[in-house]
Amino acid sequence: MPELPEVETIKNGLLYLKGQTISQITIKSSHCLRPHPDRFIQFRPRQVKNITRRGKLLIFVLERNLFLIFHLKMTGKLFLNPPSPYPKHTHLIFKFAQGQTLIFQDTRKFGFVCLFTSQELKTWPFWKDLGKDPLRIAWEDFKKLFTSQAQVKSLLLNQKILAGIGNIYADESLFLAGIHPQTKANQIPAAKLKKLYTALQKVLQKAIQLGGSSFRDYVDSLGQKGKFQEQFWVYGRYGKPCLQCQTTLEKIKVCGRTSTICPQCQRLYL
DNA sequence: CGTGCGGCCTGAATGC
DNA sequence: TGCATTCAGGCCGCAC
Repeated sequence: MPELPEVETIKNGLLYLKGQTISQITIKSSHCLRPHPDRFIQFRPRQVKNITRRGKLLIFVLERNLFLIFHLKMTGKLFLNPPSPYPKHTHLIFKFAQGQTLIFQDTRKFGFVCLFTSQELKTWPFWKDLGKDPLRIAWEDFKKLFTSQAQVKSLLLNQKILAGIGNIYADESLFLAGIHPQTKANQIPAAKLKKLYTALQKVLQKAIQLGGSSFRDYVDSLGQKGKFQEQFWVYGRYGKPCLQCQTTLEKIKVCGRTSTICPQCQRLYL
């Protein structure tokens, strides 16, 4: 469930590991390791030069041309200095020379961890094809993305088009823009599209300010819950009244995912 | 090529 | 109470 704001929050919480040295990696289970577990077994100490985010990816830039990359998918978590015993489904333990411990834990095992050189990174399809960051894209470039007949929600969730948006922020931004998720992308009037652009930025910025959304079980690297779930207009609120017009919010399936919409506030363009 | 859908995985919630 | 089923959704791979 960690989307852009959650990964950004995790990154910010880990930033002080910058400059520290990963001295040892302990593997509890190797299914999540890319390109191969050997890479992790043979790991030798390296300093962390920087910690960044791209879409939903969390990236540790290590010295001597190595990138440690996490994708948390649904239930992946990073915990800094967790109390012992470590939680069930802890897969990796990173020991730092300065005494810190970072663990990677993932109940559903969807997440993965990579050790890539810059050359490998460049050819990794997921990296190579990753779309623009919705917080850094200009309006002129944003509107050019909406030229297909795809349902607007599937377009927002497509990481090759925009990187970092998941179900929560797609539903929230579409509600704020007054657009039905099944609207065809190329049928959205320009003014509405501008509204979507603004809504996305607003929603993501606000969520980052509030430390992300803890709707199910998201917590940051220090085990802190986010607060943005208290600001949800629609996500997970089906059956409850719309906060703008009191109409009962509906749950529908769009591109295989649950979407919560206000049938009154969100207009469908076909 | 673009789109839609099943599979991956576990645990919580729901149904009977 | 207890067992079975459904659901959560990011991304890949396959079918159409």
